[in-house]
Amino acid sequence: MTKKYWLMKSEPDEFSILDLKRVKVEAWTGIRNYQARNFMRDEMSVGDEVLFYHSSTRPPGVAGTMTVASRPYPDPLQFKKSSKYYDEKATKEKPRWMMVDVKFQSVFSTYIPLQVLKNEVKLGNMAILQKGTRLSITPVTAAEFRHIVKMGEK
DNA sequence: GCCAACGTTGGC
DNA sequence: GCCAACGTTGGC
Repeated sequence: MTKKYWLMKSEPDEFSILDLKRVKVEAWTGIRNYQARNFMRDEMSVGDEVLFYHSSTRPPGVAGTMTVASRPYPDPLQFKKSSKYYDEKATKEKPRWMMVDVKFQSVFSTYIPLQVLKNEVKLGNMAILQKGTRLSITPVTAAEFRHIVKMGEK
């Protein structure tokens, strides 16, 4: 299977690229959107490369990279009553929410704000740059991935 | 199966 | 804090 490329959002107050650097591997819990779930469940493979995007912060932007580190498995928080991600309709036999683990790869030496991405003609087709796209997990092309990494490593 | 009401995301 | 855009829920 050929490698795919992704962008995944996280609010850095909740979990940032530096948190991932510290823990090395993290379960990407709490995704409660079917499209985003389907990407993790159906399309991700171990070794896929991922842009780590900081959302709801000033400024929002891409902070580094990580890789997919596990096959999909049920998000444990859907079964945990005390969690805000608890889902009473999910059962162990029929889990509703699937997720993957991610592994730290790099912190960009240059943080790439959303506004800078918007100015890059080459990145014009990226999902997160389209008006109204709120998806927290989106595919990116290999060319887009490489372009952003090159900007981030400057 | 439609769609109004409501909830959430996330940039600004 | 505002609000546009979008997703989900539930009555009918």
